[in-house]
Amino acid sequence: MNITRSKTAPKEPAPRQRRKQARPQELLDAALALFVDKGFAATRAEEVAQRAGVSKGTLYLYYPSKEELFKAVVRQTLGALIAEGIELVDQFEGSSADLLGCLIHIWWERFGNTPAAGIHKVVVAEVRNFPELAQFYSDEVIVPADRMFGNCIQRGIERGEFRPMPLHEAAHSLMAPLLFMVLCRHSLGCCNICGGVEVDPELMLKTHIDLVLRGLEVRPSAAAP
Amino acid sequence: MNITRSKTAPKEPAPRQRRKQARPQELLDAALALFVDKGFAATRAEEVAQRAGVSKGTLYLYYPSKEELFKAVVRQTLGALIAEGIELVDQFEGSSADLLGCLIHIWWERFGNTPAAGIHKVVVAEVRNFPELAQFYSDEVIVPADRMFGNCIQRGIERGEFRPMPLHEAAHSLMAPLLFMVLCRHSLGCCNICGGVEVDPELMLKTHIDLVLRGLEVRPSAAAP
Amino acid sequence: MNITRSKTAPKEPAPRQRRKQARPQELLDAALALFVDKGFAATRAEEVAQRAGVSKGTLYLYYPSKEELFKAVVRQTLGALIAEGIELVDQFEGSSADLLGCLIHIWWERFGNTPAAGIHKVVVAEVRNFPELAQFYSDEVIVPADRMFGNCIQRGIERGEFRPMPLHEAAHSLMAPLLFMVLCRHSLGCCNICGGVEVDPELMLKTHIDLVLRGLEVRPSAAAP
Amino acid sequence: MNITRSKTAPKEPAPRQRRKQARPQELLDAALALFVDKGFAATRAEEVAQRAGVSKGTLYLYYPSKEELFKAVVRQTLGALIAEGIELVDQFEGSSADLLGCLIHIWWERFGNTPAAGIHKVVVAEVRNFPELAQFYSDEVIVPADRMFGNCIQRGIERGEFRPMPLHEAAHSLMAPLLFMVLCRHSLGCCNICGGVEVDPELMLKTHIDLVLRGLEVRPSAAAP
DNA sequence: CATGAATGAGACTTCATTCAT
DNA sequence: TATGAATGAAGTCTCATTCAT
Repeated sequence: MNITRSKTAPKEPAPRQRRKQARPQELLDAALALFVDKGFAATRAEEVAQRAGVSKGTLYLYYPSKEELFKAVVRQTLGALIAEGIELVDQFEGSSADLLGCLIHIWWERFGNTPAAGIHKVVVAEVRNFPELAQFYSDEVIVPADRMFGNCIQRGIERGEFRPMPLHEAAHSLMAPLLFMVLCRHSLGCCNICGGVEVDPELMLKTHIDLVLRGLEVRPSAAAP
Repeated sequence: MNITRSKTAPKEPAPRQRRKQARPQELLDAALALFVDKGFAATRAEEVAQRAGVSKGTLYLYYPSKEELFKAVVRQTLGALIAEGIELVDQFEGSSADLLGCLIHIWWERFGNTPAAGIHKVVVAEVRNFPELAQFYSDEVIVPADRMFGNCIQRGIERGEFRPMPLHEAAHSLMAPLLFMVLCRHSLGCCNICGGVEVDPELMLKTHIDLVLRGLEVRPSAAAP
Repeated sequence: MNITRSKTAPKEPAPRQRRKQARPQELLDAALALFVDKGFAATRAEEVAQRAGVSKGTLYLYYPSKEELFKAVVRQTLGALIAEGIELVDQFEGSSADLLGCLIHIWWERFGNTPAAGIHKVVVAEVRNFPELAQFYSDEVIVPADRMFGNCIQRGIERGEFRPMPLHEAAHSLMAPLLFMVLCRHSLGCCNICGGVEVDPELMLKTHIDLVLRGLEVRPSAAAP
Repeated sequence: MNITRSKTAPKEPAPRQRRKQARPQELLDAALALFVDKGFAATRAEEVAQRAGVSKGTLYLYYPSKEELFKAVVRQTLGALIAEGIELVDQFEGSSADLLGCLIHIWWERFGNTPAAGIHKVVVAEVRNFPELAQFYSDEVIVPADRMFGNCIQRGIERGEFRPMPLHEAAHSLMAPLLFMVLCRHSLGCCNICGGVEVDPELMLKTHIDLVLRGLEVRPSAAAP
């Protein structure tokens, strides 16, 4: 009897506990929305707190500064995605073309087509005024993402699926148009500019993948008569 | 006679006079550089004044607020360019394809390849926080530019050079890639991302024009046997 | 029997019990150390709790405010010492000179040469910003200590050992140099200032007592022929 | 007539100008009073501004931070005094004993007996929480003052007026009691403690100088019968 | 016209204290 | 009892804008 009796059952956390566990996520969500909406500098810490339903002080209980809050948002949205991608590249069994297609579709579904993509706009726009964030973003996002796509292409080359080419450059040819599109989609100004013509992202994605894969693949070249 | 006139020569203004006349331009130049570098919100009025070599008060003598200063910069860089373009469209005598190519080259030389292009980045990034500027930019830049390119295409259609198509959409297909490129070039983050692969803008421009013109032109359409 | 009693043993308190009883002392120790180190205002309540190994809330369970905590520290260090001194004065059987020497040695060993002495520095430095603490310190420390030394001197006078003199003034002549020294020892700045010359406190104490006792004693006055 | 007419007489500054010139001093005066009264940390920037009759922003126009304001106060009160003292030592023509007496009297009249002396209390009390100020005070006050008094003693030794002794230690024996007294006088707590007995500073000063000079002088040693 | 001193609203961040669990 | 999450007042510092000279 004694044995089974655990003094204070820790299974179902009390409401307060549950609240506490949810806080970081709630704050990150609020921060993401506001950063994307107004930019980094123009987002007030108190606003983030209010949107998350807590007081100013509580925000600082979880994140020691606005910069750290931003970093946390980046880590959660971009960092996690990249980590997942890297694992996918390492473990993937199929063809490299499939791997690339898979990567990009994940990217699109989990980032590109998500409010989180607005983060990129913020970085592009404000990073000059916050050198520490610039360094962070480079270290945490740009370099790893570059490496991830580079690895994917390298895999294709090593397996004889892709023809040899510089990894870094190929990776950027791959991502730049996608980032452009995302930048455009998350900028109000650009939305106005692009007006009614609004590229269909899904179609654009498909086309781009096709295009890139064709560029990468080892061609039988000229074929037979 | 000439001699006595020298006192208040209206032709060659005295140094002081020349200085005074140059003020607005000096202020606009300083403002453009700083807005592009740091963004709208992060640019301090005093900094603009210093860079132009005047005192803070003097800046407000010429422009009643930071927003008005920004508008003036936009008007001078984008507005003037568009006005010129409109006149060109109205007066052009050659083929519509030539007109379009001419327009875009002017755009590139006088704006796209100029620090002024950074203005677009600023607008994209911050316009949400300054609704009045958003409206202004739309009225003063987006709509007229849209109309200008639309008119150019319409001219081609009316003259039977281009095949019929929706003007608005065609205009955006024309400009969006160029704006993307410019956005990229003026964003430090994007420069990092694009790394060594750096698109050659001149080549991109040429290719794009070819592409668009081919899309616009009235094709004999495979046709007969 | 013994075994079953272990549950709520009243004699030897269970670890938990012992812990609870020790709490106030642990908190006071932590508070003393931090108050001396950083001053009253700059010491954070949470830090005190952490140093005592409890949570912030627990601190407030024992002391309703930071001021009350400070008072408790003062009472325990200075108040207890003075109470002891008063009892000593009341019960002492030997000569008044011995009593005075005894008092000062106790003061030195139990307070002056102890981190607790830093409290005095804190009071001197910050008491102006906390009038309630000023009143408290005066009531609880200054006045009783003054009375204690005064009583000691009065005893000497009444017994014919010391010559008549104003009690209050004598008491202060007695203590001021000691407090000066202690103030100096517990101030980092002063330590720098006094540099290599560092008074030897024990020697200083001895000398001072000699000096004061000589000043107090009834002298045969120039001697007779 | 024309000759005497200087277009904008720059002799008597306009009220605004006069105001501007006086500002730094007014701010330093206000800051000195408040720092001495409440300590460094407890003094609010806005309070200093108010006492000087200006707004919060104006204070920051003259001093970029509270720490810099404090440094400026120290420089003006202590730094200036030390600079003067050094010059006095260099130029003095009389005996070294006179020089020493002169130095100390200046010190007393211009610092010790002035509200400025409270600065020392503040440093002693709070310097631990502001390491940068600690370094500054050491560099700007303690070391130079030490050197100044050391030079004075060295001068006496070189001229055969004082007997040889370690300069640093002698300097501190000289100053420590004076600083103690000043510390005491500027601490409310200490004033309470010292109660009615209040050392007469002038007398104390005189006695101390006599004492030190006696200690320094070359003695004919016991003399002859 | 030109200056630059002055203002004050507002942003980030800290911390003593409370209170639901 | 004990915890530690939550609060909000308060403090430092910035900067667009005004205005006396």
